[in-house]
Amino acid sequence: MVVQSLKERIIETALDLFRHKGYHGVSVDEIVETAGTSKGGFYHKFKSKDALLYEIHDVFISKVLKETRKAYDENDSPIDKVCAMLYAFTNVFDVYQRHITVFYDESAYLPAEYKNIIKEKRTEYRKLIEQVIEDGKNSGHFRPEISTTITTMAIIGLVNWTYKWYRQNGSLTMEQITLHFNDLILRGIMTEFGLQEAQKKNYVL
Amino acid sequence: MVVQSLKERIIETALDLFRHKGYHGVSVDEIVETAGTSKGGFYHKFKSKDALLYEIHDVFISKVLKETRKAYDENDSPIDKVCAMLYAFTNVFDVYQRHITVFYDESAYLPAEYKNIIKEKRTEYRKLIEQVIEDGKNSGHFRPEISTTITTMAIIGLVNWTYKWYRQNGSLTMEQITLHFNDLILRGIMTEFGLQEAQKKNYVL
DNA sequence: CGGTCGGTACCGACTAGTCGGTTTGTATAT
DNA sequence: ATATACAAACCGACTAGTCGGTACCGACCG
Repeated sequence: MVVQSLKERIIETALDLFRHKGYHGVSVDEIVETAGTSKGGFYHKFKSKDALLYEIHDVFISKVLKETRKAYDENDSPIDKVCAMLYAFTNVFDVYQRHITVFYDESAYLPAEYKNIIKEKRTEYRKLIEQVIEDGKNSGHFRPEISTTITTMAIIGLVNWTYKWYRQNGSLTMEQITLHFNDLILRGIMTEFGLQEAQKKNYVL
Repeated sequence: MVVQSLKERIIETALDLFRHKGYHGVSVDEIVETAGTSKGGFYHKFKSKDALLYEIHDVFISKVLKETRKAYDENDSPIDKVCAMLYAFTNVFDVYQRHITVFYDESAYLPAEYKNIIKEKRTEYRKLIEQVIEDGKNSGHFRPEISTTITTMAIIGLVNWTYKWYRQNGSLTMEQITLHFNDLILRGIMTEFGLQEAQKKNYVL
């Protein structure tokens, strides 16, 4: 049995509620009632409702960033890096799906002060992807004629969009999905030389 | 000079406001004030604030659906179809970027009655993409081992995500972006046979 | 032609209710 | 005694929606 602090209980409750009804579709009263606490308890733990929203954002992006950076650092070949980074994301995703939904759908409602912090982390994440594309072009694994910017956004979009349709008890596992994503992206950007390495390593279907 | 009805003016105003502040970040009072009308005027044209949100959703998805269906019907080879469908979307996108932002970020707030109508159209759109993937597998243009479902969602995600980062006055044109998307997707899913046709038609970079 | 009738388009003060946040109170632990 | 951790009642601000009214326009009539 997991010992759950009030703060964790509030966040868990809020995640479930936000995901289905949206941030503004859920009142603080509803959160505290569902979480089995009170207004006092809530405001004892959080400065405001916005602060709770921020916390949800931050815990997610920080985790993604950490895992992605690790995937980048711990691999040498750009091909290994790309695959590891994709796996890093989808692994986090499996646990944080509720967070990401709130993260992408409700970020317009974050007050500027919070938004800036989140924005920096998102930028850092994007730069990691851009870096690996550049690495791959330099090493001859990826085709030099592709645009780093567009390709980066394509990858991010492809992966992130999963939150709109993936269901944990659906018929597709995250493993299968990631395998396909790897295949699609690698084939889309690799040179002939890169493809040979990817095939050797079974990164493509 | 375009003659603009009150209804159009309200929608235009709401789009700008919603996009930056989110649906719940904007009150009806703010909409009517910005649009230069009144509460009465607003409720004369719209049954409710939700009805306005629905209208924005519907005008966008209906247009996308129409153009995509046309692209599917007017082309024969699956490769032509895929490219035409991508272009159809990105073309609509250029004009409807504000709509799509509201469409994807605020759909949780649509009342069920409206949501169902929208959902059906989205499903129809998805099925068109799935169909063209199946067509391509049958004709030998696309690799049979790829999952139709995952590939479809990958394409939709990749394309839709553009609304998060594309800026009309940015340095990348929609034309360039679409070209890259075509290249990435086609290379990702085509057989050797398909690749030859795509190269002949200059669909790949 | 002027008048008036009816309907549509629009206005803006008003209301009932909801929401985020505060204040006050209380039990426990140190 | 004092701090912590929560509870419950409460408040002011704000919001979506209403409703009685007005301005205008085309149709019909005398």
